[in-house]
Amino acid sequence: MAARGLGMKFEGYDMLLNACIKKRAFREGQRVHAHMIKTRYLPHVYLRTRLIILYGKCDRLRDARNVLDEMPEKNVVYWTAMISVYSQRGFAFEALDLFVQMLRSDTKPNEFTFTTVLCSCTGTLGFEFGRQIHSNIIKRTLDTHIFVGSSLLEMYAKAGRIHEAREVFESLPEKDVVSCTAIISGYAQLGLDAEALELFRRLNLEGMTSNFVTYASVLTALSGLAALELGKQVHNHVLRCNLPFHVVLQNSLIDMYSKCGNLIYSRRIFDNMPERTVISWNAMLVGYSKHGMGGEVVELYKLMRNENKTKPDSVTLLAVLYGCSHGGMEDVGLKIFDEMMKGNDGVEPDIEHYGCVVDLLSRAGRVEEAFEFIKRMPFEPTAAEWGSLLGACRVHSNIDVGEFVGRRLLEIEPENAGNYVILSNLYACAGRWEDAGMVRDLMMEKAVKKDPGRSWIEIDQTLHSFHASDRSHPRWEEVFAILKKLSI
DNA sequence: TTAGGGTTAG
Repeated sequence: MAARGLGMKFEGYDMLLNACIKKRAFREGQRVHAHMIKTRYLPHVYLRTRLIILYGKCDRLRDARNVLDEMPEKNVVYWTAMISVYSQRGFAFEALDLFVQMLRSDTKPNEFTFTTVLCSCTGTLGFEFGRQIHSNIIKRTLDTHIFVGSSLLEMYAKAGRIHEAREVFESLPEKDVVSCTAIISGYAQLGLDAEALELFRRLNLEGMTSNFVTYASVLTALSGLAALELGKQVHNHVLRCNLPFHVVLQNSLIDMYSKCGNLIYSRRIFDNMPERTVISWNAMLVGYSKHGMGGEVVELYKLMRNENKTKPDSVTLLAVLYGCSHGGMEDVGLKIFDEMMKGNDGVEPDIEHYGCVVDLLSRAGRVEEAFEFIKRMPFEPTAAEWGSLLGACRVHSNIDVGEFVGRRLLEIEPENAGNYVILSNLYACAGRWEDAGMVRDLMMEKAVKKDPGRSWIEIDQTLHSFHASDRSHPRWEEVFAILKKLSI
């Protein structure tokens, strides 16, 4: 469309650039650009924008920026295209910085610019900046624009300000599938699963249309509640809708079944997928790991490596190491970590991987080795690593290491009641009653309280929540009988 | 010509 009436050369360049954008073909795109320069062709504004988009899609941010910088006069479309490139590639600071430069150049942002720039308003500073942008948006009466509004509510939700997100959502005069999904997902991502489902129910009654993204978000909320029956209903509904294959939705189903404890269903979905992403593999590996199925984890990881179609990432290795640790396969886990250190997996170990190794050694009762490993780590150990070791010291009654680790933990996180309890129990185990009492006194002094652990169960599509020794629920006897049957 | 929602871990 844009090519009409602008000459053959324009049409040719337009066609070539669009093909390069589609295929993310950097080299070919660069050759098209070079041809324009060699033949002294002055590209139309449209083609310059396409060049920015092309370089952005090919991850060549410097080249994209050069196209922008070389323009003698920049209009709002150029600026927005470049801000969008930064934003989509995760360069939030650069996106906001360019937005400021745009304002300084007296170019007025439009609804496209606001929609784009709000995606980069993350983190404390980004959020503060986003709030100022919100004021500006209100002044320009763009806050009820469906695209701008969706980006605004997402910014608030990502900052944990769900009430403000909801206000923006409710104030939208018209809601579409994206804005509805954004608010449902906002609740789900903050762990407000019941609220997410309630809103989904309400919006459905009001005639909302759902698509595969909506169902993926709803499944996230159901996973958080471990609501298997409702999850099955959503799955059946999705099947009845005959939606085309979407890897994201299938990944959500794998995760939902795994979090609800049904690994057989998860694996069935995984096996039947015509294509998988690294997240599909990770969801399945995490499922096995969390259920202590070390053998399945290692077997699936081998399959992934043998297939050689999907590269493992940091989460893959975390899941594998975690699975080995919880599945009693410490030697295999240590070997895999060793391969990581040699660079054979293409993933550089970070502190969380080191933490898994501490956990591997701790759970295997190799307390002294775990202690030495922590001391040699190239990272400053956090409460997570010390915490794994303290638990192991308690289980394996290692008072010497445990005392050091426990004291260290009380310094790092004095508000964590669990550490006081474990240290006190450790002293008690060793017959050091005075020290055990002292730790309990310290707990009282600091007003630290241990919350009772909670568990929940789904009966007839209703979730019932309990804490230890809780008999206040009207149906507790029924639940108790079920738990007894399940040996929980 | 530039725009919004999604899946794994923590």
